[in-house]
Amino acid sequence: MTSSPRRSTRQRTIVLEIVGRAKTHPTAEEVFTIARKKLPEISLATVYRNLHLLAEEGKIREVQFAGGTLRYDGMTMEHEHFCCRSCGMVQDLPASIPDHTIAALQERLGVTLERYSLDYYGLCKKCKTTSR
Amino acid sequence: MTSSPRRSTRQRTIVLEIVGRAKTHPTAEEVFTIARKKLPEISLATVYRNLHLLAEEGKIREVQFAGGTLRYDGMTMEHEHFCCRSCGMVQDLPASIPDHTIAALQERLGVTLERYSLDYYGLCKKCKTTSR
DNA sequence: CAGTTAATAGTAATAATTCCTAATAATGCC
DNA sequence: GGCATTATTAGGAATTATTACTATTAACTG
Repeated sequence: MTSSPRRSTRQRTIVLEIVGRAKTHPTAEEVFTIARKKLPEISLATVYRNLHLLAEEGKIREVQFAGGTLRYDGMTMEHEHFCCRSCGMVQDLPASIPDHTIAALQERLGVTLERYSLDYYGLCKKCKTTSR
Repeated sequence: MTSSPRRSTRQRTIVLEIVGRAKTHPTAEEVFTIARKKLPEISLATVYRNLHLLAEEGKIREVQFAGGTLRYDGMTMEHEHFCCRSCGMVQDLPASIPDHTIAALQERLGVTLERYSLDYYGLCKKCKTTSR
């Protein structure tokens, strides 16, 4: 069975653009709201479908913090996150786990490691004085 | 406002027991099914409520893999996970990030770090020959 | 430019979780 | 032990997040 070619639609382009440009890590709903401004007739289901497709193609990433709803990240390079448990602010951090550490773990477990997800939780600069 | 004392109920005890004993990382629904065997009248909402309470008290942990539904982990010590993307098998791994690394990061970001969540994804021993 | 069919809009359906309310039962006090 | 207080529960309704469905539209191919 030959796979049918993927078409390039305005909807798909806009969804990718929005996630790529976003500094936050938007939810599907948030992407939808922004998309509507450019393409008022776009539907929520289309946004969901394209977010999945784009994630599958590796053009964006799915992320999720502390049991919240799924979010999308335009930064496709391997990286990590810090997430404030009080205000929800999320900061991107560079990847920190060395290749050789991953290789060693892979060896030790007898598995194939493809990616990892590392999220730090705590209080951000602002919240650490306010909250407790 | 003084906080009212927490009561010890059969429902709460059973939920904690189930998660504590589980080798898998069960969902609320799975905990509910098991709990019904011991306490047929327990309700799903009660299971959800107690899972949250217990997680808040640090007696169990909430975990979530690759956008799946929330799961619960009886292992309360800091630890990490390997998750097979094919069969879904999850393996606990010891914590690997040194305290001084966390301290340094905390310093660098100017935040308070309280915990982290590190999950590796890939193919387990069995699936790496079968899947692709 | 016409045919093929991937993709879409809009909405219904499902899944996961939370909310609500009257009834129950754990705790503290006598 | 008996009683009052009120945290907790059962059960179901409501909500939220996501997916499925279907007729229609619009990319692509030749």
